[in-house]
Amino acid sequence: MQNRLLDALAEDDLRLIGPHLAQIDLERGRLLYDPGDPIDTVYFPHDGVISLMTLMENGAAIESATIGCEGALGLMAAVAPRQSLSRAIVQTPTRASRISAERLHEAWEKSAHLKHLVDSHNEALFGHAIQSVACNALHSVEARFCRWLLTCHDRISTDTVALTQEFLADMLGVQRTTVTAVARALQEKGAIRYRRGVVDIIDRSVLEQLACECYGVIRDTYERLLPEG
Amino acid sequence: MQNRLLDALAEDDLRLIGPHLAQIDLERGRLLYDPGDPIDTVYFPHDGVISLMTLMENGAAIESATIGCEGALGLMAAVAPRQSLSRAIVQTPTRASRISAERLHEAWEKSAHLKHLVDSHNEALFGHAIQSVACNALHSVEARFCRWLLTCHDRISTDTVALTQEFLADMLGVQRTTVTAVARALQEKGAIRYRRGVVDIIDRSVLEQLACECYGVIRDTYERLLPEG
DNA sequence: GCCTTAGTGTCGTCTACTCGACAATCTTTG
DNA sequence: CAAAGATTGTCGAGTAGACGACACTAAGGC
Repeated sequence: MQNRLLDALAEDDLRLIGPHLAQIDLERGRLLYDPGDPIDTVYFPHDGVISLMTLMENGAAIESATIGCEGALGLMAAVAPRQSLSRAIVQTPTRASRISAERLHEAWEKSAHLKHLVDSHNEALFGHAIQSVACNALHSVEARFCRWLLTCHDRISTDTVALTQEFLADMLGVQRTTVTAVARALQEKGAIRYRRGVVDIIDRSVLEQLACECYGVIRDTYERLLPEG
Repeated sequence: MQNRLLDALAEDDLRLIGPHLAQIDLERGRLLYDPGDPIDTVYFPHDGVISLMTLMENGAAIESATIGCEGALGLMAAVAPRQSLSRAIVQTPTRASRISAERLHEAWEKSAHLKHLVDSHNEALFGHAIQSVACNALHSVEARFCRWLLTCHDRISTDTVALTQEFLADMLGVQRTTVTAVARALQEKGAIRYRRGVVDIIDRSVLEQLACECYGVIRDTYERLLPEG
């Protein structure tokens, strides 16, 4: 698996940023940014999921978007120095390329192609967000749970996701007991298997049936806006 | 009232786009864009509110963000040709300046200041969206109702908003009967007065107390990212 | 004046989810 | 091995909001 933005770069562009890219392994749970943090590093995940979470005053943290191999974390900072708007946390163990925001900005100034990529990505991410706005207002926890699993599955190379129900409850902004009930229902339907802290995806097609349309809408937005589906 | 983005332009920039700006009055309910429409015109509201609505397969349309004098509709198209991701509909009678996306793009290419403005605005709009994601998952209809009214009130020059409960129910993604109940509660608390198709804002401070934190968070994001609070 | 229609009020049923509490089970550590 | 901690299962009461049905009322057209 590779990062689709990096893959789309022409040779010229790669020469610009390649030397400044470093491979890194990010462990699950690692905190990359909190709201207000200056974005000094941009991450291009190859395999794994990074969650953008909105923090509330009462300490609640709910996921507002995800970043995987289709995108990058902190890409807005390629254009100009930026502070993070949300918490960015590593959801599953992630291999990524990282680059300093400054170096990326320098390359961005020189490459029209890179500018276009950054722009398309930001647009797709915005599309992701507004679909989630609607989804969270209208759809059941089960549908959103399935959407979340599918989105995650698309961005990792295994059928196994390590996460606790407690954590997933935070992601979805619901009670843990609700997650427990939904997880059991999905297990009975043969979609997943739940072990302590681990979800195994058994049958994607069941998940796709139970997920809301938002899964497809968001995926299609990325396909349309980003190169080489 | 003036559009804050246009106000922030230096003389040089105004010379670039000024000749191509046209004043326009947009009547309530007017449909400006649907998903997939090419964005050929950019609107800078002076007084009034434009809603971005996400459409669902079943016909539901829920608001994902609002545009007023602090921003512009279709501004992503200043960078490169774009299709609308959502429906854009005129919420309250709106005076606006409009410009063709092409002309704006030409100016954008020449003005670093304009580029920066576009960029900041898109960032703030993204912040608006991700806060709404969280809000819709976590907060009560009453709190969201109040947030909506306050956001709207900030963007118009009167204390009167013309809208039906039916329409507001769509905005918030809830049943009309729920809106009726909440509206009555707010009226009893002295925050608003509800006449047939019209909301009068009586006491902002009550609304502010009942609204969720998201109102302030979103407003502050715009203040921080856009010039001259 | 009347009729039509859009907008609102109200009521009852139903469901999904909240919220708190506690037991059961697995995992790690000393 | 025992103890401590983390994770999950379960139960029950409570509530916000969905949903459908219908009556009522203001406003505009004729």
